[in-house]
Amino acid sequence: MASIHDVAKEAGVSVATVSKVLNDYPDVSDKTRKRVNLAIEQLHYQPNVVARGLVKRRSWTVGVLLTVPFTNPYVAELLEGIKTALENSGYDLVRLSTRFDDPHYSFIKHCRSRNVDGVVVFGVERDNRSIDELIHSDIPTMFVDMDIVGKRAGYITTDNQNAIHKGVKHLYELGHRKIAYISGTLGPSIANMRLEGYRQGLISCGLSYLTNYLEVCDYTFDGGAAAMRRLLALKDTPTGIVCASDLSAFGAIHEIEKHGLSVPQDISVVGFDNTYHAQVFKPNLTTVNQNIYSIGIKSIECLIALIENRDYSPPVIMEPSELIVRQTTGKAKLA
Amino acid sequence: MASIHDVAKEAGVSVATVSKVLNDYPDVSDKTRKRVNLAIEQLHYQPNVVARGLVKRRSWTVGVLLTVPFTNPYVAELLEGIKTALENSGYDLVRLSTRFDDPHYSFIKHCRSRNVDGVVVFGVERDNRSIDELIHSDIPTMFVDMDIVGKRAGYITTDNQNAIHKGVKHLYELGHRKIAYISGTLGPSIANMRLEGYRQGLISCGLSYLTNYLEVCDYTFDGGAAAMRRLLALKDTPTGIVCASDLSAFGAIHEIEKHGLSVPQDISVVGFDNTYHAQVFKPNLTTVNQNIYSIGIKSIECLIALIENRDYSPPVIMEPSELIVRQTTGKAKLA
DNA sequence: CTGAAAGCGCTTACAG
DNA sequence: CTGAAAGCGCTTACAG
Repeated sequence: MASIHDVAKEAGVSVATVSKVLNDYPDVSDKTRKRVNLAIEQLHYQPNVVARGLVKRRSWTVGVLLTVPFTNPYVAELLEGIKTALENSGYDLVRLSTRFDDPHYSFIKHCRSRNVDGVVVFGVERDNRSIDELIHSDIPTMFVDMDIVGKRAGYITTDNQNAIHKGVKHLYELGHRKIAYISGTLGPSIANMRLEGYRQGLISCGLSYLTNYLEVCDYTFDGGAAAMRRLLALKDTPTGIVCASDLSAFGAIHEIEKHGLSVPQDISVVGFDNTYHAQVFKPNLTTVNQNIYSIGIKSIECLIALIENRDYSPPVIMEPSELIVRQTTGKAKLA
Repeated sequence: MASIHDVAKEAGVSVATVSKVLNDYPDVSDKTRKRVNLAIEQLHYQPNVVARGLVKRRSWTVGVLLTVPFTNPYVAELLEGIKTALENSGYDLVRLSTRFDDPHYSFIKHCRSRNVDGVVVFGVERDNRSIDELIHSDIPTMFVDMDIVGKRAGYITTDNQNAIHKGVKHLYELGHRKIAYISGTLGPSIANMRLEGYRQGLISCGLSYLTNYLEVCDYTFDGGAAAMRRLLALKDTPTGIVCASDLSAFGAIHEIEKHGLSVPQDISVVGFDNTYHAQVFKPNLTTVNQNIYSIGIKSIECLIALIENRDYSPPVIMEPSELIVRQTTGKAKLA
């Protein structure tokens, strides 16, 4: 690879001058600028971003902290948004190889060692030790789906409460009065916000909150199926089910069909996420669309703003959601 | 962040000496080694890998070239393997932000600019211009699922032909004699190798190859459904279907059920990939397991071998596959 | 408008 | 065993 010295020699100028044309400094004569550009062309010169980063204390690199698997459809879709937002930004994405089993490992130090300019975090347990380090550091950070702020850290998440609320209301408008909720594991604020959406949804529809209509599972297909099994065992079976994920909704549907009932003729089901399964697998799922892709995009836009502007205050963004009606919800049967 | 100078001053030695203990040089007295390590502890010093990389012309970074979406389940699983293999290797993964719409963009230059030590490529069109650049460059490269070799480039793929062969044989052993194949788009060598597996499978079972039992689709759910629709319209409907992807198999199953038939009572279906849908969605899919995760792991192991050993000749690896029998295949009905 | 010099945080012959 | 010096490929005051 040609270096800046080679270009300087070829163009008959100093490296300082080459650097100036590289960085669009105005105080270079047109003539030398042309000569330098010619030399760059001829030598196929490409500046070494690592060397540049060393002096500018920048790397034009965004680190990602995630511990859940890439196979998680939510994660995959988020990454897709992140990738797209990065495409023309001049930044590359680096997935730091974390070693949390090693007690000496420090994510922050890893970031510093790599001169990472900012970090986007998602799919990480709330109690991961890196999170506190990040909050108190001066490394620009965007959390996704965790309501955490710090000196230079903001977050972005779906408006979870409203989202579930919409699902409940949709079922109510179809005539359903017995509406159950299959929640994800309670604890993380996301899950609690969604549960609150279920409660508020019932209240605003004038329905009462029955504890045996609340089931909890781990967001999986099998978890959704098991939860549905318990709901079907109730004397007073619900006719409308709101789920906290698409996967658990598919599990619930499978269980319903296994019991000889059909969706949506007997029971309506609403999912959550609108991952690509929702439109790919059959029946196509009525679900609340989290704008995951768009969340991915915005997380990067915010992160870059934080990186490039010291005075940018850490953003907190609630992304709206919308209900997408497909094939799994229908009018309630008349009792 | 403390630099190597700070450590040197704290320990009362030269930076050269600090560097030596950092790199485990033997010619350092125990006493100074201890002093230096103490200073490192106290200052929470972490060497700057970027600076080190500048002089060693290394980055301890592996670049990834992929253009298909992260939401592709094959891609997600591969990345999971890659991530795992990288975890304790000392390398981080960087997803280069490619700009192929820009005619001046060069992936190779991008790699050089970032001092990337090696590249793993998958999910890229065969005619992507970077591929040829890569083959002729001295950048260690591993291609996944593309049979391409170069000066310092090898590849790893599933033994596709044998894999499909196994699916055909499985159906034959269950008594099926009318076995159709729903292929993926022909052209890429992967698809052709699989088709050849179908042909050979038929031959070794003493069955003849009927062109109307060959359908082609784009690996998707809808594509599989459409292909199945055409097969069901035949006078002599096949009783066993081998598909080139799990998704198209699910599409086929959906179509079969839509026609009032059931799987596997009326028609048996074999998928390909064993992505996590296969065990999550119902009916659980009989499918050929591509060891995608393991391919991901090995691709990185080979890549690191190529990086760290100039004389390592580019590996070509055919990963074995195995048939996983679940719920979608059964004995052929007696005619 | 141009370039010599110092410096970013490291490593590595080399001399002592 | 230890350290001064040069250098990796850049950028940036600063002097001219």
